[in-house]
Amino acid sequence: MTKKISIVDIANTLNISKTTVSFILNGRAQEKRISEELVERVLKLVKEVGYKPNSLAKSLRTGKSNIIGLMVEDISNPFFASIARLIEDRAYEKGYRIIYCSTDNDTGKTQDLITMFRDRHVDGYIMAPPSNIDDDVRSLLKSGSPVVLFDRYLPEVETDYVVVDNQFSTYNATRHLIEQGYSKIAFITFSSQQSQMMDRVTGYKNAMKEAKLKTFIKEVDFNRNEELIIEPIHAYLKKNPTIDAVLFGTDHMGTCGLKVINQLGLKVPDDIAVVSFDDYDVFKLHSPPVTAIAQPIETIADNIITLLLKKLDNGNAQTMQKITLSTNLNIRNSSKQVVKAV
Amino acid sequence: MTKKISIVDIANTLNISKTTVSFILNGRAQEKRISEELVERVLKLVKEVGYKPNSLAKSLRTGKSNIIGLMVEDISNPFFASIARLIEDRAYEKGYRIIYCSTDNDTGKTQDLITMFRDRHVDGYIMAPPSNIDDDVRSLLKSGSPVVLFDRYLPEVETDYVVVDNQFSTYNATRHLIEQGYSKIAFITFSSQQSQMMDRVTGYKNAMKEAKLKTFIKEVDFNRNEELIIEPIHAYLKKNPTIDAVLFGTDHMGTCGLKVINQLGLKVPDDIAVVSFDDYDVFKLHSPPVTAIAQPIETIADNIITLLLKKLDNGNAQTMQKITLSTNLNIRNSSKQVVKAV
DNA sequence: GCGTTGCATTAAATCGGTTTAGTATGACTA
DNA sequence: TAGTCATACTAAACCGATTTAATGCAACGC
Repeated sequence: MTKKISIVDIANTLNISKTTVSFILNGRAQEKRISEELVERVLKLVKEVGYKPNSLAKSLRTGKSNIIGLMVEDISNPFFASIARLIEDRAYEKGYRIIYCSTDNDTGKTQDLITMFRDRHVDGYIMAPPSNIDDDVRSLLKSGSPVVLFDRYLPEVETDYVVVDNQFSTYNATRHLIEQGYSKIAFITFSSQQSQMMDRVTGYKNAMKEAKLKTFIKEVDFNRNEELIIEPIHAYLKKNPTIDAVLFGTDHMGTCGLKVINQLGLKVPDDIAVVSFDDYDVFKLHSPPVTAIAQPIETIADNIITLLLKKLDNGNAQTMQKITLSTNLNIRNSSKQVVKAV
Repeated sequence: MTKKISIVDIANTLNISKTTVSFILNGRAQEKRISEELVERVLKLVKEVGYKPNSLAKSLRTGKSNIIGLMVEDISNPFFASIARLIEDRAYEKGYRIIYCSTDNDTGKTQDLITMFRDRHVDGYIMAPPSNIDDDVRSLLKSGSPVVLFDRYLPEVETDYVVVDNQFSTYNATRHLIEQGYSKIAFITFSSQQSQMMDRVTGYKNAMKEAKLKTFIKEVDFNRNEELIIEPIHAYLKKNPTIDAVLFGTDHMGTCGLKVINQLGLKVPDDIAVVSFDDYDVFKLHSPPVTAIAQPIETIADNIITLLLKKLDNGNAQTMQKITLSTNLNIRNSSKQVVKAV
């Protein structure tokens, strides 16, 4: 219960003013021509008593908090969790801390969160934005806070973002399935007006159109309760038994999809071929392993934080950067043609 | 770039003192007998101009930040990510925000993090503690901050915690394997002096001893680089080809273990039976599905946050609560006996 | 008419820093 | 000997809230 040491205590002990202590601690000793001897005495005492400036007081005065607000769709999703982890590491090195929140893709909740971040004076924002959040993001930018979007972007808002080439990714994956000889290829995804989802649908549609194939698109509403995702997929696949391949729109969708396929007793890829967006352990370890579109997670995280740190350094000055990275189609089972050759 | 409204602006507009505004906004109007008429006028203006108190200033004065520090081993691990998510939700409802960090089980890093949380005046701590952090936790408690540990605890520190019955869980899982007819059962886990790992080893050992079987224990050093986990497991299994069953100490270990088993071309469970601590999609979707020890994630998260919120309300008064929850062995393939009957 | 009490409100201190605008001292110039 | 300048440091304002200790005023009892 010992009271915390403040800058005044340091100043009093040495019979100097707290201004001096502050200057020294902020590396302005030279500039303010404070004698080396005094600098040393102060630093020695500070170390001795383990004095740490109160960062709240500091933030209040300077307006800087050294905190970055991170808003993802759902931190328990492996894609977002991995990105969050990598961002955390890089930010930590630079003295920034992360406050994170899951938006659930809910615009209202996200607005709340922005308000809360705002009045906590976070220095910058990293966000996988839900739809209809344009005005709020614009208002952040207008008030001088850097914002970096990722995973999806807001076409109407001029800001930095890091995304992947969703359209080409699904186009490519669909092409792959077509080349394997599948023709009744379904695309199952979350219903969403967000850029990444629209692009993924478009890629799929384009490939199918090009091959003159009929499209099978099933959109499922997002829900925290997995049962409510599994059920409509189940119904859809049951109602369309001719479907011989499925492209899933996200890792979560893919995972749920595999559960359905198991339930239905279908064999991958003989009964039904599967490709999923996002690549993680579930797909790698599935037997047979599932082909997946791998996002370059490290590169994404790296670009996000580099972009944001640059803005934070430069006082948010320079121009916007819109970064689009390419994905990798990890082909895992050559299926049909190869007919269990291995 | 409009300057933010402060409490003084509100006070000036209405020609009253900021004290009055503060009282009203903090629900102390009645107590301070401020006329209803004035209360209404203030609230009306506040709403009109969208005034939000600056929470930094508030925290500086009150010493309360409404922030909870959450320290997990690695936020990208599904177990911790799920817990974090559930805690976040509950805390959010109650007006608390979460700052999280991954400790990597590194004592030094954790000490850094504690220092940083401390000088940001977080109101409470939730932590999956690394080893040798006893003194730091004690010092937090001494300075009046509530701390709730989870996943593991510090036997030497008197504090609240929420854990599962690790020893019984692995005992039970090992018994299960023995009853299935396996006898060369290995336990592969991370090398660690922490309570949860020690207990898991003990549970395994007890079951083996009871059955008069020889133990096979492999401890692997934790590393962020998955390759460095996979490699030793690979070497171990290759060197001990008689092993017919493996119990993995954590989900991460289990995932890496399955990768090795795939690499070696072994079939589960005919060549080698697998049980893992922690249950998640990878194990459920593996074919054949893998038996796993499921921790009651919701209940754990719920208990943690309930415990902490109670302490935060009561000024950290009452006694310690040590909660031990039981796990569930999700048996997924009856293996040997049933001989692919399905 | 004077002291007491209740009411409605507020001035000023405080939290712990940073920053602005000085000040005191001695050396050097003219 | 007064004026300028560099040096080494500091008093006080400030960030935006909360909280303590008062204050002015009206009504009331005696």
